[in-house]
Amino acid sequence: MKSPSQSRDRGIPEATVARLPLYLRALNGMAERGVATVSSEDLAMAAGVNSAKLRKDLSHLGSYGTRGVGYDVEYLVYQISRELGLTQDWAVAIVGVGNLGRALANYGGFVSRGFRVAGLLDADPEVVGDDIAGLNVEHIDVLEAVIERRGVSIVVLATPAVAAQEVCDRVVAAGVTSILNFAPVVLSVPDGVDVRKVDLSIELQILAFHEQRKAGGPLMAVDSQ
Amino acid sequence: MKSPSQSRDRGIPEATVARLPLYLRALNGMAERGVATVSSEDLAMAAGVNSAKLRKDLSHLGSYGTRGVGYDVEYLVYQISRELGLTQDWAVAIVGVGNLGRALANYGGFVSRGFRVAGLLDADPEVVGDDIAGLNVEHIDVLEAVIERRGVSIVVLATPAVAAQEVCDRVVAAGVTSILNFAPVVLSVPDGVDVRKVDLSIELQILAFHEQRKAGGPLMAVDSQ
DNA sequence: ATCCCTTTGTGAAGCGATGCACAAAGTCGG
DNA sequence: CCGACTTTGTGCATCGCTTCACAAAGGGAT
Repeated sequence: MKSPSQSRDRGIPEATVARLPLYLRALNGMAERGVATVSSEDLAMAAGVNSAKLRKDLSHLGSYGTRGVGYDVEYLVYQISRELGLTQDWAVAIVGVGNLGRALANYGGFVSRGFRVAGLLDADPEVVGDDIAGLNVEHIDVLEAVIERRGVSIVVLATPAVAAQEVCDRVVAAGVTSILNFAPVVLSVPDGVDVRKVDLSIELQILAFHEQRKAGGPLMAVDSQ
Repeated sequence: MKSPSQSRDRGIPEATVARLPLYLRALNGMAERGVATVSSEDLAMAAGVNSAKLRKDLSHLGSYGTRGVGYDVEYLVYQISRELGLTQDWAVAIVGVGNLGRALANYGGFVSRGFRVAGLLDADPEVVGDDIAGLNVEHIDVLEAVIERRGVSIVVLATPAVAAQEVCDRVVAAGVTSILNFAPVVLSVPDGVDVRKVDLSIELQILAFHEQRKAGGPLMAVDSQ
């Protein structure tokens, strides 16, 4: 069944979605520098991808370019923002205010993209009550209340590994369906809940693998392409 | 051309490499709990992947399982560790000691996996001299000396976006070929240098995209599978 | 020693993403 | 108004990863 008036295909490939933020970042930089129009070639360069891929990605959103000219920077920023849902304001709660939680609370990249830190929670009475990034750290006991009253729809888990699943369960029970997990555990969640995970040590391990290869693997195959 | 004695294929798929740390984490947990043997089914469950995928991944390393029984946990931990290069000790330097750099320096997941933080560097005279995680923060001026004298082979960039490319260039000139970049910029590096990037706000944006879809896209297609 | 049961390792099909290459569509100068 | 030039949008071939499904391999019971 095709959508009649809304001809834009609603099924955007996951790989494309993952790159849209990249394009958005590059476009924002250009907008700040006063660039009005950009070609797929230049934008691809700035985002670190191949220009054919960029064009195909953008074509999934619609036909927003002008042949012979390129893309209007401001317009494209708006279209990508809208597609990603960044034109609305998202309330985010961060659970676990250790070193990482603190860093995240202070991270400017969130606020500048429509994400508002609406709550900081921790179980440790030692940190509850502290002021971080202009917010008061609350006790994990009020987790559900914070989520409901402040309309939190995305939760960031920065707790120790052992606490993550329990907090996750409570958060899901409170109706949250989007979770960003920094704890090094595999969370089990019901269908319909999205979990994205970031594991800092995994990235290092992948680097170590390639570094070992370069440094003198059995066949000494230095990255040559 | 097949390798004659070394039957193990040296070209491990990138997707497989990215999952090996996941298996390793699950296996370490099992080893701690005293589990001696594990089936592909159970390990896959613990790592959050499909069992066929797990078996294919492991088959790229060699034939380390026993049919009818499963995999020996200790032995598999060793094999994966060796493949990832974690049996050796890696010296890591962290450049940029803001909130994030601090969190990384204190992150236990590094040390426990063969990564040793061998240097903390920053340009801000205010933080130079501070002691963080048992290390003294040094001035960025001595970057090259630190890298050379302490055998640093992996550098973590946690600087502001504007400083990242310059630091990157210096680090590459000093001979480093593996970089983990937290700054929200596309780094340009010569061939043979590996860069992996982690952008915290990108993950949130991807979540926002899916959340928007769930909450009431044009066709109201709630994730139903 | 043989049979049955479990679980691995892998051939092959399926699926989605990538990249090439070009026709279509638009701009701009004359 | 036309023709040359630029750049988009996309059909198509290709590639790599995923998943299925099953033969081969081993363990344990009798």
